[in-house]
Formats: sequence, C-alpha cells, structure tokens
Amino acid sequence: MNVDFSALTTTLSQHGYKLTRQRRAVVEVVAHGQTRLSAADVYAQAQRACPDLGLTTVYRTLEILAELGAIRRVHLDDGCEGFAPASAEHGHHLICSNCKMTIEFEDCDMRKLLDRVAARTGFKIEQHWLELVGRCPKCLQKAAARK
Amino acid sequence: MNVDFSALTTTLSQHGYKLTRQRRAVVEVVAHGQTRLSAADVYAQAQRACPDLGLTTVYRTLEILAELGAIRRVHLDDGCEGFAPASAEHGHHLICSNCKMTIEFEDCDMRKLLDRVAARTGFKIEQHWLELVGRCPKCLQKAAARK
DNA sequence: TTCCTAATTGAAAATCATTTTCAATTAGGC
DNA sequence: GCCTAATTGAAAATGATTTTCAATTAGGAA
Repeated sequence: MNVDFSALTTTLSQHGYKLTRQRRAVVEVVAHGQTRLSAADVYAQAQRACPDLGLTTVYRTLEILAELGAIRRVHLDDGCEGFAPASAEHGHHLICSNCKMTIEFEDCDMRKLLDRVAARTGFKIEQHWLELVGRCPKCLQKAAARK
Repeated sequence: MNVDFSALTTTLSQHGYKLTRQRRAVVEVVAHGQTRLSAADVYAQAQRACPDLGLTTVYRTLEILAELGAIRRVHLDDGCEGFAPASAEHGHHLICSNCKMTIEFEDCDMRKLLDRVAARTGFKIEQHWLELVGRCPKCLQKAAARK
C-alpha cells in the first residue's frame, strides 16, 4: 500500500534531484502516508523531523513527486489540493470521508465504459479521473458502536 | 445537452431565490454552456449582457446552482474550480482537452467496480467522482486536417 | 579529504482564486 | 405604490500557492 522510502529517494536521485534533508523529510511523510494529505498536512508532519523546513519546499517537493508519479493528486472537498501515495502506474483512490484514510486501487476496469462513451460521442478519450469516497471499515465500526 | 434557461429560473424561484438581473445573466451563460467554465469565464460572458455584474455575484450564483444540482463541479487542471451543466440527476462529464467542450453522460455503470472495491476494502462507498478527458470530434478533425 | 558549483533553500513578497463585509439597491409580495 | 428581506458589488480579507533572490549545501570531481 505504501510506497517505499528508499525506492523513492533512489528515483529522485536518478532523475537528477539532490537528496536534501528537507526532501527526505517530505518523502518520509509521503511514503508512510495512510491518508490523503494537503501540503499543509505534509508540512506539519515533516517539520517535526526537519524543523528548518519551509512550506515552499514542501510544495516544490510534492510537485516533483507528483511529476515522477510517486504521488497522485486527489480532489479535496475543502478546496485545496491533496496528494495520495501512488504505488501503481495507473491507479485511483478511495478515501474515507471521515478519517481521510486513503486506499489505492488499480483495476478500475473502465474499458467498456470508455469505449461506449467514445463510440457515442466521437471523442478520443485519453484520460480518466476517478475518485471514490466512502466510509472505511474502522469508521463504520465506530459509527455502529455509537448506536 | 443543455439545461433549460426557463426551467432553471423556475427552480431558483421555487427555492425562494429572487430572480435578479444578475442571476438571470449568469443562468443564461450557464444554460447555454457547451464547455466547462470557470467562475472567471462565466463572469466574462455574463458581464456583456449585464455590465454591472460583479464577480462576487457570479461566485454566489454558481454556488446556488451547484447546490440545486443545475451545474456540477468539475476538476480543472489549472487549479481553479470549473462548472459544467448538469441535466441529469446523476451524471459525469467528458471534456475536450483542447477546446474544453464538455459533454455530460449518465450511464457510468460503475456498480460492479464499486462492489468489487467495497468487497475488497471493507469500505462503504458513498460517492464517486469521475471525469473523462480527451479530444472531441471537431478537434480530432482539425488535428487530422493539419497533417 | 577538499573544493567547487549548480541545485536548493526559505522568508518575504507576490499572485491568484475565492469569500466576507456592509452600505446601497431592488425583487416581488401585499 | 409601499415595504422589507434579499441581493448587490467594491473593497477588504482570506487562504492556498508561487515567485524572488541572497544564503546555504549536496555531491561529483580532483
């Protein structure tokens, strides 16, 4: 489920990025992330390990990680951008609306739908963006225990 | 494909909203929209018919229309929020990455996928966000004619 | 190990999209 | 026509994000 810290730093290196303390701190947070995180979330957490980390660097690093495919942008209902770990080349996210826990899933299996819509509209479909929102097992349990 | 201006103003009325000149101008743009539009897009167009329209009112009106289900929020890759007409209770949008022309489609038919992911993860899935991006027939034709 | 330099940093400033404030205006019910 | 709650928009505020630029540093080369 999680992406590997070490694989990630290697990827950064291979793409010509220097491995600064700040970048390592950000990658650490992202690699162990179980929830979708905003830049502010990442900053708050990474700053504990790296107190001289600036928010600007968080934004920059997240941008690079997204470009490298290590994280994926997810839509947040409060307006700001979120990121979630991406271990798969092609995947989507399922997010708990309560605790924000995030799970990646790969097999969206949309071939049929895409073909159908394409055939009907004449479009050539190049991308699809899918995000699922619901309640995770834990939050469901909590809600049940509350009744 | 388009939502009806008149049905929209009636809906607004029925929900207790006054039909101001400004709101009419916004609804006019939205009702005839063939593309996904940002607030700024709507403002630029609606202002022609209603020169004393303020951007604030555009935002407010779009918000109301979204709440009433007349338009739907779509994800824009440039960061700001977009809106697209919604004539169906439940639908999604297909957007041309070139000209931004937007088509709504209803039959996302995701039952199977949702059930599969739910079964695997233990989540109770409540919402799904789906958006397709590609090239519309017109832009495809242009690109072909260019070769 | 040391040196060097291009890459990187972050505080401050800037930018951008959006929301709030509040006095002035107005839609529409009576 | 009157009245009032709803609505307006310019200005200000807000919050997320990006840019600027002098200072710092990662890591390759010697």
